[in-house]
Amino acid sequence: MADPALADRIASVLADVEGLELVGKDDEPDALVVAAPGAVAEPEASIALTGRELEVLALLAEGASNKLIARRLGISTHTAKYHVASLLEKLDAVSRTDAVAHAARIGVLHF
Amino acid sequence: MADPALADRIASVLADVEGLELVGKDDEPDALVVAAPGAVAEPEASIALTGRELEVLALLAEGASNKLIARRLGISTHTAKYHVASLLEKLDAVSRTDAVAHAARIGVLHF
DNA sequence: ACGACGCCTACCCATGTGGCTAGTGGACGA
DNA sequence: TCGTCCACTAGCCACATGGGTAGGCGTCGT
Repeated sequence: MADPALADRIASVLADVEGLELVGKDDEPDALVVAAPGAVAEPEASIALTGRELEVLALLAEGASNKLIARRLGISTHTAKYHVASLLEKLDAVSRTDAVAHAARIGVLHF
Repeated sequence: MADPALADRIASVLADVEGLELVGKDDEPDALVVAAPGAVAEPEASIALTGRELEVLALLAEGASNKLIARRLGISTHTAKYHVASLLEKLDAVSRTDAVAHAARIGVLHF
């Protein structure tokens, strides 16, 4: 059973992403995101990002500032900075721009 | 018809999110994420970047700061900033991170 | 000659970034 | 119970970013 709170968080982060439309369970979607074994692009390196870090990374990829990330996720700017710093460390990046580019290169982010 | 690549991207980003379970079409999900029709990004031929701007963009994609861009291209930091500002305007980006991500989405940058 | 464009330089200033440090609380496995 | 991890919060400070403004020079087309 998925964590409803996390699903809500993912839904709220993705709600404004261009090209995505969230629908209810009873609505007919155009397509589904499904787990296709082997078909999903897998990260090149064994970089383990936590759920929160992925949320922050997705927002970074939209060009969000720490302040905007904090607002979107309902956390303080300090916490947003903390997660950004963690991403820089895990992705071996020197800046948020480098982190986004690097994540795209190794398959953690796709455009 | 949704773009399968977009579905793969979302799936790959969400695949490792703790508490989130990707299910097959026949399974009962708690929530759905779908791609809106006609929203898949396509390379825009309308954006014309000059040679210098492409050089700066490539360096941005490596996470370079304005100072590093200036050093690499043998120009002043003022000029580097000028080109970054031009890129932000042409790519309709709010920051250098957004510019890199947007350029990747529309096919100007490849990772 | 003139205008447009690309490239370049400089300055000011408000805001953002990132490194560093320090801390709390919950969940989980040994 | 304890250690580890995750998520979160807070503050300081040097440096970077980005918007705005102003300007010069070379090239090219009209």
